[in-house]
Amino acid sequence: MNKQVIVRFAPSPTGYLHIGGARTAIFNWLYAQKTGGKLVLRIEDTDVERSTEESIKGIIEGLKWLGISWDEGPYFQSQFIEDHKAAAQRLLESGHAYRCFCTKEVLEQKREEAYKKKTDVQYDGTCRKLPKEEVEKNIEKGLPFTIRLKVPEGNGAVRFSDIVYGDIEKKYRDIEDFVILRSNGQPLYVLSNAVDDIRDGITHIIRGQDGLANTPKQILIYQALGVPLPKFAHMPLTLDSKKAKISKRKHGEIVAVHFYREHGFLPWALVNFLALLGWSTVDSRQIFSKEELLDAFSLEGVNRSNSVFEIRRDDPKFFTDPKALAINSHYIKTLPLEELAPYVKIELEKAKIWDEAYETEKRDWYLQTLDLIRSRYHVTTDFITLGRAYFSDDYDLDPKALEKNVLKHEDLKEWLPLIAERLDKLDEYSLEETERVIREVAEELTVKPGVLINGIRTVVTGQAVGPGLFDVLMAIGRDRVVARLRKTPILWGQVYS
RNA sequence: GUCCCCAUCGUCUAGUCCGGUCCAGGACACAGGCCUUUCACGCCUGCGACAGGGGUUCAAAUCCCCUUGGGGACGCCA
Repeated sequence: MNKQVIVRFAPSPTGYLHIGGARTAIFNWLYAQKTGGKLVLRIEDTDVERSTEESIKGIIEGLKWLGISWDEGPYFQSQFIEDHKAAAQRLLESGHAYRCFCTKEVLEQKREEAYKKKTDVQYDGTCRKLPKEEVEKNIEKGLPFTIRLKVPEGNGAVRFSDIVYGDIEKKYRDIEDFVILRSNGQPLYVLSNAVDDIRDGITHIIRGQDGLANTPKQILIYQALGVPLPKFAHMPLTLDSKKAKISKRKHGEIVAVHFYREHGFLPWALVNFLALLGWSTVDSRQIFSKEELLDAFSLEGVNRSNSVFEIRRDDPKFFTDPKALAINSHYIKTLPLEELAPYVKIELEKAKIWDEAYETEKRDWYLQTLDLIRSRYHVTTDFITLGRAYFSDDYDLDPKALEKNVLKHEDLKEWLPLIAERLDKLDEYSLEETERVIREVAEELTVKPGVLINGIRTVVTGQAVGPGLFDVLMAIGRDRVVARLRKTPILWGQVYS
């Protein structure tokens, strides 16, 4: 019988959740869900200097927003420091580790020299060779010491098979005797992480490829502690357009999960996009519902080469990775309206133009209107910018549209109010009737219908582009349409004032 | 400098393990067309890649070697 899979997401709370971290969380979550296993959330907050309460909150909110649920935790690494210390003590007693009395300064100096001479920068093992008496003396003198793990000597190597990267081998002599406990008695990440993973019963460590390099060290710790190894699966990294690792420091908000939340992304669209960074199916499918993704996902489908997250920060058309946007807009135009509605509600509320009636007597109108305008939108915020005129009388007219479709035709100053009157008097305000009247007026005035149509669209919606005009007239409704058209002459006034 | 990893269209990728069906497939982006009162959507078409060089083989994107390029790790950070 196979043991239940237990994976973990272990972020350090030193900033917001970024897309790299989110992706790691997503892969862990997918694997847990897929295998009927558990996902443990563990906050690695042992770097007191940089860890913040706010960051912890942000990470948890980010995960929740994405829809990533965990089964255990959040645990906090800082609560288990005694465990880590005890483990170091045990390693010391079992002879798998030793005290190192070398001072920071000396080591720093040696490292610098090594860099200068362009040789290996490994710790030279000075204290490993220290005779027992010497050690005793130093302890008596109260000299501060760190604890280092004794890496086996000889021509052997640490070998393991990474689920993604395959067989990896790292020779013992390429691994230095690394520090596991600081001179102030505090444990280091390599130790804490391994000890926590052991305690939490982690069976699969799924993390970024940047963790690949210290996997041999952690394996050495597992072995020294005499516990069985978990399986490892390293994910390729996400780089920027210049091929540098994505980082909060370098890229700022554009790589933060909350940035996408604030810029009109649907959480599942982001998950879908992120899942495709480094993972794919043999048929290169792009769109996955949650069920489909769980069904299709496997660690074997993860590739080994790093992928580029194509930030288009200053591109007016994209502002971020075009593919991310394409996936988001795909969901905006295809999601069942009932599912889309709540996301648009959030935006309308933020803009203070939400009407409670959209959930009661105006619900049909609300859903129909979303359906009418959504094919042009890429982010949910478009509903309150480009689509604002459908929900509020307080909307701006796009200057370019105004110039091209209204101001250019001086006569519209009289024509549009005239149309307002005709629409107002209509017995039946319908798709057919409004179209009939407007075409009739065009004929009377001997102008092309397009001039009137485009003019009306611009005045009524503030946009040069949009759905078919008569649908627009229905969506906005007679009263608002008439009122807006009557005010047309003001537009000229505004220009000259 | 040392060690580890990677290498297919601009980007995400399929194909690589088990060589032939690949003069390399899909998606995004881009260009053009159809549709149309506008702009989208949708549909159609196009542009566009096996990093380079050596092997092995009847046959290589696929296997081997070298070069080049890229990334990551080398902390008493996590």
